[in-house]
Amino acid sequence: MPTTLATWNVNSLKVRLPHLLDWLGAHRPTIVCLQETKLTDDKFPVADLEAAGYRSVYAGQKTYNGVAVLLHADSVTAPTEVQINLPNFADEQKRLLAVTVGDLRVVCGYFPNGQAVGSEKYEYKLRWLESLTDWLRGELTRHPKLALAGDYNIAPEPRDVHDPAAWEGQVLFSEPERAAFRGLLDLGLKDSFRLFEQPERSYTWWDYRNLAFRRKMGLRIDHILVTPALAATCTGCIIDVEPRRREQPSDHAPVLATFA
DNA sequence: ATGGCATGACAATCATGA
Repeated sequence: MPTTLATWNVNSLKVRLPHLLDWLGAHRPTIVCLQETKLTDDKFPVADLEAAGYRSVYAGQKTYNGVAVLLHADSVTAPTEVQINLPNFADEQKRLLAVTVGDLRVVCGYFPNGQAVGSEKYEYKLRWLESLTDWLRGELTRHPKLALAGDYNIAPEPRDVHDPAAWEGQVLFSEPERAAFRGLLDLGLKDSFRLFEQPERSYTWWDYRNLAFRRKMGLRIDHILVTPALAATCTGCIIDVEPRRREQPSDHAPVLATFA
């Protein structure tokens, strides 16, 4: 039975719940990492997701951020070792949720946006990335099969940006951010999307403005990084742009990786 | 052209996103 791991920044789970339920029904992914749920825990749609066959683990807050991991109840055992936020980075913002499912460690992250290079939020982003990298070093010693899935808010390479010359040095595509991404690869993690031949202009986010999606003006900022032991069993990784075509879409598309 | 669009909190605009 193959395992499918997906990540999707839904930009408000309240608004996007119908899209999510349709998408879960169509793809039946085993594990789904969600970002920007923008819901306090008392508002999380546990019952709707349970009716769809999914167990929910979630860590949210009012208005901003919020992460969740959905587990297909028939496919995987109950999660253990639930970790909310980085233990080495004090933070009011709910941006990280890690769970262990069988021998798989799943880390769901909503990385800081950074707003603008040089801003306070940019410095916060870089510090958050440094803490994430430090914390992962320890996690990796205990979990040979680990996936780091989420909205990284980093386009790692020029081919991940529709106009790399215009974006060079801007937030999401500045050298310090790309260096932090390489720091994650230096831990031994592999970008599951790049394990396979992919179409030109593959992106996961498009601005709501200026018909950016239709004009293919996007960035690939949502990723699923995996350890070598997981990469060895990875049979595919795709970006599903279909939900982005719908009415009232999230500005992000889901990414799905499949494992034998 | 620092706009454009979307979401949430809040009750007219404003913070934030990427």
